[in-house]
Amino acid sequence: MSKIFYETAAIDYSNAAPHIGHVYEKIICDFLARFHRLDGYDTNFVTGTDEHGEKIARAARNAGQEPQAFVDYVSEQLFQPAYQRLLISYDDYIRTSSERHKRYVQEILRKVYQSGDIYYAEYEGLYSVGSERFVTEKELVGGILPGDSEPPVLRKEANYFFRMEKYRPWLVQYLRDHPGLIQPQAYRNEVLEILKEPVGDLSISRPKDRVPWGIPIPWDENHVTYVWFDALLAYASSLVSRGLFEKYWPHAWHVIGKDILKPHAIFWPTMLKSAGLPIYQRLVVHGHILAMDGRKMGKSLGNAIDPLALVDKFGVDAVHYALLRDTNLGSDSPFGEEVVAQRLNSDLANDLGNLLSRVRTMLLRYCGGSIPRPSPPDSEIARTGVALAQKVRKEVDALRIHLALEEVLQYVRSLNKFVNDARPWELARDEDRKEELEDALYTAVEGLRIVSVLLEPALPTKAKELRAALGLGDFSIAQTETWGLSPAGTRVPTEAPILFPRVETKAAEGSGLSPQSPEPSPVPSTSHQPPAFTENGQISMGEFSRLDFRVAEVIRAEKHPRADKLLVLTLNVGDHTRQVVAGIAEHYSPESLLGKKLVLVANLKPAMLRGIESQGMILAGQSAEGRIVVVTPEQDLPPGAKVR
RNA sequence: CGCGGGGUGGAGCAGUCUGGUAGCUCGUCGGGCUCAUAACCCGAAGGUCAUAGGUUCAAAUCCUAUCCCCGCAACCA
Repeated sequence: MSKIFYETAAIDYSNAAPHIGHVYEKIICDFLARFHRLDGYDTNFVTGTDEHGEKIARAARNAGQEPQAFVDYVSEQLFQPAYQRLLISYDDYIRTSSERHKRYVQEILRKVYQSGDIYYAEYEGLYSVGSERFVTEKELVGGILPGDSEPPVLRKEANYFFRMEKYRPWLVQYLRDHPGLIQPQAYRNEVLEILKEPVGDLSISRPKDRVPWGIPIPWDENHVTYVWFDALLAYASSLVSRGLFEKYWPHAWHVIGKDILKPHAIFWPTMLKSAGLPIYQRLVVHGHILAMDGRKMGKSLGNAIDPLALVDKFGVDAVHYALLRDTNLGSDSPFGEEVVAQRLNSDLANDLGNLLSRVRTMLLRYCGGSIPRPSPPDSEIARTGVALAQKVRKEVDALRIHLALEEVLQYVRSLNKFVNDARPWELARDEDRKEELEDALYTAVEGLRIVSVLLEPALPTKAKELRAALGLGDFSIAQTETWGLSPAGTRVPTEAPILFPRVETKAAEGSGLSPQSPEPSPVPSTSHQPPAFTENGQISMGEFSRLDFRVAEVIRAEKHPRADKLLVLTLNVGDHTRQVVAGIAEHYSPESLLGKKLVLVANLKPAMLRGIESQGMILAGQSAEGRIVVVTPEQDLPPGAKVR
């Protein structure tokens, strides 16, 4: 059996700074990479940034920069420093705007072109000028794309297409023959479901005059490569450019978020097939990180957490551990500061760190500061210890990382119990029981050695520190399967810092809605925020004054004909009337609003909501019970009066 | 009938594929220990496993229907 492991994390779309979702995935990959390295696999782990495409070109324009300068900044100043800080142990960082990548993409394009799987065709479709993309009939509401102010126009565009549909039957069969290809199973089922319908051919180019930022199609100067075709190939180009393709590619695992399942499960295998390359071994699909209330996390929702601030506060090991222990790989999982603090205190400080402290103290006090000769390997605790690696391997292979860690922690708890039951402090008082004492302490040391190795993939710095505090060096996972490898006579350092200091948790009072700790913790890392994204949460008076709030009287209110939650309000704003669509139908009957004075955001860009234009927004708040309550003036104000 | 995920003691979750005494962590209460980071160990309270039917000797687990929640899409202006 060849012990080779190649793993990729999704390459990140570099139009903004990394968030907890990016970090989560890299930490999963880092765990798997470290685990395999420790288990004797020749391992290569790759990630990088996806730097082409319309959105990036637009983000660059908004930041007033050239695309290349912009992606250089994002990749070199934001992503890579963040991942280095987080100790993500990648072996290569591949950027899609690099020469080595471009060369490979063009090579594959030629290959696929020559095999006849790429054709040129004119495409006619509805194009939204506002959103700068083609839209489908289905997306339109009342003949217009929601969010746009004008209807889309009919537009012709010539593109290159990849014959993806041709490979659909093959792919279905391949998935049937390789049931473990996509994991967890739920995602495999989803893909098979999608493949029951035609998937069509994949447009793989964009005209250069519309999207100039991309890899040129080698035989046609006027087109650039579509981002997905470009990006997916990074998984291979990283290896090819380093001359490692033959060695590692047959063992490839891709780790991705569920949001990009389709490109990886459908586009990518068909592309590989057409190019005559083997398909990856495994596609590992993880869920998303949610806010503590189970809702989606997002900058706009104001509940996003900054991964680097977490590292500043709790340390890199606690962040890795908590993110791995408290999430279930395939499904979405809530996560937040409380989770890290909780895990740090209970698992790492109380159970593991404290065990180390008590064992160290006893070694120094009762055993003259060195590790005694090995204890018998046939005790219950020894047998469980050497069997642990196999259990952990099994869970890791099934991608149940949280259970793998729990398995080890169970053992840590049993070690604490073992120490309690053996009572070395009592044995130490009786000279005749010295052997018993030494056996007990050696057993605890061996237990800690085993645990430290098995937790090392999740504790990139502390696992080594733990062993160092006992005078021990490094061990492989295989070496945890033999009892007695802690060398007798090893000197135990007399001084060692507390491995995991406990942190104060903001009182467990009531719900998790406790306010932020008053001292905003230094967070030196916030300097990683680029000037282009200045978002300290505050706006200037000038920005505020751009908002136009007005008192508006409801002169007509009716239900939206095609929506349950929406009311269509006609408002008197003094010199004119406005039509506003408001999502309050579940809380207000149309009649109850008649004659009410509300506060209107008067200069909001109009939007189409379910086919009716909304020319503004009314202010409302949410009660503790979740009721939406509109804001009204405390005393009468004339319609049209400015509010500020 | 848009697609998908989920409803298990106060909280968060495992168990569901491969039916067989309902488990873990945190929290609460009581006890033990003193080697230890007010930590560790033991014990207790607390669950009609969303609901209703069905299959079975046996259902949290399989089948059917229903309700509720969440994500995507959206009726977020």
